[in-house]
Amino acid sequence: MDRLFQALADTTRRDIIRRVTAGESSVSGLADLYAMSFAAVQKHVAVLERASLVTKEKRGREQIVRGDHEGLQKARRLLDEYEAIWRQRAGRIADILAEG
Amino acid sequence: MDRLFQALADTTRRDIIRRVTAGESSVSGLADLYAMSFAAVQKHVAVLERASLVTKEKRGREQIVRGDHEGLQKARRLLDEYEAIWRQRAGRIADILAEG
DNA sequence: GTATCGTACAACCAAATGGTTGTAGATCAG
DNA sequence: CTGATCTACAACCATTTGGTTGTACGATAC
Repeated sequence: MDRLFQALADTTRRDIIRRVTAGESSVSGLADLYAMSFAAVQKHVAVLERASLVTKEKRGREQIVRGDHEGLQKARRLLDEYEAIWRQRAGRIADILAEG
Repeated sequence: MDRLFQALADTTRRDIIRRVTAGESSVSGLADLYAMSFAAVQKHVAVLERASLVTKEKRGREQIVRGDHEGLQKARRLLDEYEAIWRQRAGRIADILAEG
């Protein structure tokens, strides 16, 4: 979980997620889009991969990056859980107010 | 957004969120729960506050911490957006397969 | 008033982060 | 074969992070 949210906590990485979720791309293809070195983008992709937010697959001399739906869902599920806790509490408060 | 996900990328902070979402607590009340100094917990709360995930309110000499629903929803909304992009793509692929 | 409690904040430290450059190995094009 | 491309990885650097201790100050209890 730490790795998951840590991976999401960077604008460049969130942008990469958006792109590779919409359509696959090579690492160099991604690197061309940002004002930073290839190695920096490579590191960002590695962070996303460790967090299960993207997958890499070798194709010829390129490495194809794709969005990993599982990782996103995992993050969403935790936030949904917090949401449920909040609603539960809001419900309790509503009950108390209704009683009073 | 960076601050939001960064704030969520720590187990202690996610635990604090869970607790103060379920029911308010003072900073020292929270500090008692973790095997770290008061100052460390204080810093965690500050990070959560900057990310709009909790709010603080002075009450007597205590500082009461509560969950901030807005911040959580903001994070959820972004993940929902990614989800939508993914479904859109999945839909396109389904269409292409249907055509073929 | 005095002591204690809850908080704020500064200074410090080790480790992680986000970036760089440079080197080297595969793979493809001519 | 040679050269260009794509990737991997190490070494390095500045900044941030997550933790510590110590000091100070307002609010409460006695």
